[in-house]
Formats: sequence, structure tokens, C-alpha cells
Amino acid sequence: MSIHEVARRAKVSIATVSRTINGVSTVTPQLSRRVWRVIEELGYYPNTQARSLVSGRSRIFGLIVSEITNPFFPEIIQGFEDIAVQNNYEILTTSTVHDPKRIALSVRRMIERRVEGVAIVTFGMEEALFDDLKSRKIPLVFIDVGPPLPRISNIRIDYQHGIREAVQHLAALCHERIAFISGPLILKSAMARQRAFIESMEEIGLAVDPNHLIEGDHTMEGGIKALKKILNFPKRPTAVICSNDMTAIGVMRQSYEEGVHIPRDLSLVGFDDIRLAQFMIPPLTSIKMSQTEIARMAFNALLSEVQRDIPSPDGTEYVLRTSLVLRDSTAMAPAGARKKVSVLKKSAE
Amino acid sequence: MSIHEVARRAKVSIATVSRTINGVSTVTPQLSRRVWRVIEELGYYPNTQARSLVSGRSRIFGLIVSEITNPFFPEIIQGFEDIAVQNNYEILTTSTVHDPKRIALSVRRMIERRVEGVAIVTFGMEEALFDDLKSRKIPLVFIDVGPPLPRISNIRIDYQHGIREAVQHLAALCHERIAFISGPLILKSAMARQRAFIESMEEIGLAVDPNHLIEGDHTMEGGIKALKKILNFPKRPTAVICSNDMTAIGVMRQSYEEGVHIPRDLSLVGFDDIRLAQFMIPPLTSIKMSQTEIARMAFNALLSEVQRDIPSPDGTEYVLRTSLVLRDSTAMAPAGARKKVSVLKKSAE
DNA sequence: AAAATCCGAGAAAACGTTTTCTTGAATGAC
DNA sequence: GTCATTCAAGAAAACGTTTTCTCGGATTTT
Repeated sequence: MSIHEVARRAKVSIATVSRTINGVSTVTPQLSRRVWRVIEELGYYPNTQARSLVSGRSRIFGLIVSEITNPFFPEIIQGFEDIAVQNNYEILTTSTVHDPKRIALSVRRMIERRVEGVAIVTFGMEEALFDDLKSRKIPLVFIDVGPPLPRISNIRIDYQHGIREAVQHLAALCHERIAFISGPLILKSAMARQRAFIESMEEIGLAVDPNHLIEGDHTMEGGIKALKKILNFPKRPTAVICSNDMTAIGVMRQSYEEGVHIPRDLSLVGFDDIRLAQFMIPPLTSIKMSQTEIARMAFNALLSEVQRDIPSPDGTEYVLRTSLVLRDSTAMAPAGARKKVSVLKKSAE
Repeated sequence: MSIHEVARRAKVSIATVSRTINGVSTVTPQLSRRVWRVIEELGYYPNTQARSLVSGRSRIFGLIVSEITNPFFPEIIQGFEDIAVQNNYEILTTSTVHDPKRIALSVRRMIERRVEGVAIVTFGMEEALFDDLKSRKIPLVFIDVGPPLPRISNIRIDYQHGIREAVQHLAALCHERIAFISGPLILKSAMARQRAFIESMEEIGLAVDPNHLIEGDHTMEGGIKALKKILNFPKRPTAVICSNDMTAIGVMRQSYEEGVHIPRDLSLVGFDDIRLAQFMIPPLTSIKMSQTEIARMAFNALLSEVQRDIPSPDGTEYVLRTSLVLRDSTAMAPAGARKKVSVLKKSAE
């Protein structure tokens, strides 16, 4: 039951039991053995609540994700959990399903549980929702593109690198009209990806038709809708880059529906490189953003923040690089639409 | 900071603050207002640990799943979380990745946190691992096929119904040689599905070729391997039923690789009906086992167990029905292999 | 051999709550 | 007008730990 019961049966004080369990200070081997035996006999497990009440350390980290049903996130959660186990931490996960109320509630619960830190892996949210955390000086780590905020660590994703690779890859396959399906543009991260796309296109001297920037919503349904739009354009793009893999899956699905063959009629590039990508038909070329790595970085950021007695005035910035993974969903542009230098100018208008 | 600070500033006792917060017993409206104002001002959130230490109720349920990276589980987690939020519970989720050590650790942590109940949604595990929970009389709910154990609730999945529908559907399409890719047969649930398949086949008068019972492992990779085997059989099956959708996705993937067209050359049925199923190419016919429903049942089972002051001697048994969802991955058997009555006997040998 | 030091282990305080017990003022009954 | 009753709010105990303080016996030092 409680430590008192153990103490009573072992005929020692509760202090000795506590010391035995924590292996701290010195306890005679003889006594220690006696105590351990009683603990085993009783199947006694210490009460974490009481423990952390007095120690002031909960050994819990919070993890807030956008929506657990998007396969991108479970990989992160798993990675986070794996490393948490190694470090004797527990995690309290919340899937906010994009509901500000849920986020607020979750933040509140985490504070009430006195979590030692919170990792926020949700692409875009109202930052004000986390003010409570900030004002309580609870270590925070965001996964985003923003500049380091005071006292808040940030894992910046280098979207540019992977996207540039994708654009170059498509250009090398003579694609000229490349569309980009973004996430909801209110999100900073979605905006950043789109900007990276535009910059990469300009860099390489390809024109971006504003019509070819389509706002999606990071879901498969969004991918379906987006492709429908794309197919209605008078000058169809010959390649599409999606800002996440779920969107790309939707695009593939709708292409099948409409008889558009990937990659023969349309080249497709995803983003995130979720595990599923390689099992798609055809296997999806995607821009990798290692979920395991994100999880590892986020956890370590929190851990080092917690272990540091004097918190760093500014948060630390970590950077995660993205890079293209080639598979079978991209191919040479259809013969009729291949890029020729002379065409370039014209199609830019 | 703490309730004392609030009490000091509002010039009341801590008891009054506690009463105000909990809205229990009577506290003068005037005082109540004064207290609430201070609470707001200070941004005071009560410490859950202290709370549940004295109240003896943690308001946490544990949720143990096999592997969060299998899309089947996130849907359950989301459902569980949704209903938990409504009921003011929090959940501690663990993805065990099939590691008994991880399960044991997780169980231990949950006991240490004094969870009020645990839902175990992992298809097959050593039950002994949960003895600690049982002996502490912590409400438990399993998702499985077993008979109700003493004091343990159980959500039995009626595999038979959905599988029978699938077999009948395939038979109606003149399939005769139907293969079944199971999960790891050490798992009770995997065994149950396979048995349901065999029984359904016999029921309808179709022979089961023992070679056509292939043991998979519930992963996409397992599906790939299984299909390779199947394609090597002298008398190829014309239809395959998989015991989960991930396996089916692997099968689709490998079919593509080998130039086997689904559903023209091979009909395919999955199991679970995860959301992804409808986005596959072609959309996957699958046996639906509603994840939301499982989550709801599991949560309610725990909740009613907790609320009941005298625990029921035996656990309650709940039943979830499965049923076939038709999509495009099944079609008429190839002309050469259609079932004829006269052939039936012969092919059974 | 006496004094000084060390150290193992118990007593008790503390953590932040809820809840029971107590108190004292106000209300109602006669 | 006195006494009983009610009820709001404070005091204090309790929850199960960790940790500081204290004590007393054993060991070391001279």
C-alpha cells in the first residue's frame, strides 16, 4: 500500500525505506536487504504523485501535436516516447485536432500536472495559447520556422534545401509548369514552404504561374480537390509538388480516378516522407523531414533546458535539414510539354 | 503559486479557496467573487498532484497500444482522447512496439501514477504482464476474443460476421481459391480471424488449401513477403483476404511491382478499414472494425467500472460487430479460374 | 582511556491540496 | 429576551512521499 506499511513490516522508519528505494545516502546492506524483501513481497510501488509533490519534479513532458491521425505525427510520438523511456520520463500527449479550445485545455491540464516541459509539434497555431506556459517559465520547444523567441527553443526546418532539390530534379526532367499545393496559408510553416518553392523556381529560372499555387489543407481530401482544380487549367502543369504526403496521396487517388497516370502524365513529389510514401503506387518521391530526428531534437532541447539550472535567456535554435528522396512518382515531362529555352519567356506571362 | 498565496491575497483561509474552486459546500457570493478575482489575477492553477494525492482519484486512464505507427491505432487514440476530454479525464498513452519489457515498464508507471483504469488495445500479449494491474483491482478492459475473465471487461470483436461477408462476396464473384494472410499466429486474435475464415469457407462449401493460409505479421512488409509466396504457388489463389489493412497495402504494393493487376488478376480484401483504405489505388475493400466505436466502448467500460462503487465480480463483455465495406479491389475471378460446381470437389484435395 | 569524529537511522517538517472538525455569529422559536 | 439551531468560514488533520535535523552508538585520534 504505502511506504508506511513497508516500514512497519520491515521494522524500520519510513525514511529508511525512502532511502533504500532511492539508493541515496547510506543504508546498511543488511537493512537494505530487509526492506527490499518487504517491498517485493508487498509488490509496493511508490506513489508518483506524492513523490513529485515533494520533490517538485514531475518527470513528465507534454507533447502537443496537430492531429494524431495524420501518419506524420505518430512517428514523432513514437520517437519521443522511445527517448523519453530511456531517460525515465513520461509523456502526456494531446492531439488538438486544430481546435484552439482543445489546445487551451490541454495547456491548462499540463500546467496543472506540472509538466517539466512541452514540445509543440503542430504546424501553426496561435502562439498566444502558449502564453500561460511561457509566463510560468516552463521550457518550451516549437517546431517551426520562426526566429528564436525569448526563452523558447525552436527547431527550424530548413524547407528550402529539400524543395530546391525537388525543383531542380523536376527541371532536369524537363518539367516547366510545376504546381505547388500548399497547406493552409494562415500557417507560417505552410507559407514558408510555398515561399521556398517560389524562390527555388526563380533561382532556376522557371516562371511561377500564380494559378499554379493552390492552397490545400494538408489532408487527402484537400489533395483530391486540388488535383481537380489543376486538371481544369487550360495549361495543365506537368508536375506537382505537395507540401505534405497526405496531400500527395489524395492527388494520387484522384489521378487514378481521372485516368491520369503518375508519373507518365503527371510527376508528383510529396513532403515529409512518411513511411507510407514508399508503399504507395507508384512509390512516392518525397522530401524527407525525419520524424525521428525531430522527436530526438525536441526531447533533447527540453531535457537540456530542464537540466540547466540557469535557463538560457534566449531559446536555442536547432536546424533540421530536408532532402529529396527519389522514387517512382516522377518522370520525364510528357513529350509535348518539355521545356525549351525559347518557350520559357512565353509561358511566364 | 499555491493555494496559500491565493488565500493570503484574498484574505481568506485556504479551505475557502478550495471550496470556491470546487464549488462545493457554501461560500458567500461576496467572498467567492473576491477569491475568483485573485485566482484570475494570479493565474493560479491548482496542482493536480496534490489534489489527487488527497482525493485518491487521479482522473487518468492508461491506454496501451501495440504500435502507434500502425494507422489503426491513432484513430483509437483520438477517439479515446475525445471522449476522455468530454469526461474530464486525461490519458497516458503507451506504444509498446511489441516489447514485453516496454509493456511491463508501462504498466509499472501507470500503477505508480495511480491511473484509475487501463485500456489495452494490443492484439495479443502475455496476459501475465497485467497481473500487477489485476491484483491491485485496477479496472481493465481488453480488446480481444477471449472469454470474460474474472473482474476484467472485454470487448469481443465479432470477427466471424465480417469475414463471412467477405468470403460470401468473393464466392459470389466466382472465386474459389481464396488465400488468407493472417497475423502472427501466437496471437489469439490472429488465430481467431483465421479460424473465422476457415469456418466461413467451409460453411459455403469451399475448400481451404492449407498452403493458402499464410502467416503474416500485420505489417506492410509482411504483406509484400506473403504475396511473393502466393505468386509462387502452382495454383495461384485468385483472391486474398488479409487480416489487417497494412498487410493489404503491402500486397497491393508488391502486386504493382510484379505486374499483377488488382482487382483484374487478383481480388483483395483488407481488415480494419482504416481511413487510408479508401484512398488506396484501387480503393480497398475491407472489413470494417470501427476504431471510434472501440475507443468509445473501452472508455465507457472503464468509466462505468470506476463509477460503480462495488465492482462487478466478472468483467462485462461488450461485442463489436464487423462488416464488409465494398470498394474497388475485388472483382470477378479471372475467366479461366471461375468456380464451377464440378470443379469444387477436385480442387479441394 | 578519554575526547573527537563519523555515520547510520529515526523524528519531524514540508510539499499543496481536500475534508473533517470546530467555532462563533446570525437567525429563528418560544 | 433567552436559548436552540443553522451555517459560513477558519483550524487542523490527512494523503504519501523526500529531506533536513537530531541523536546515539561506534570508530578513530591522541
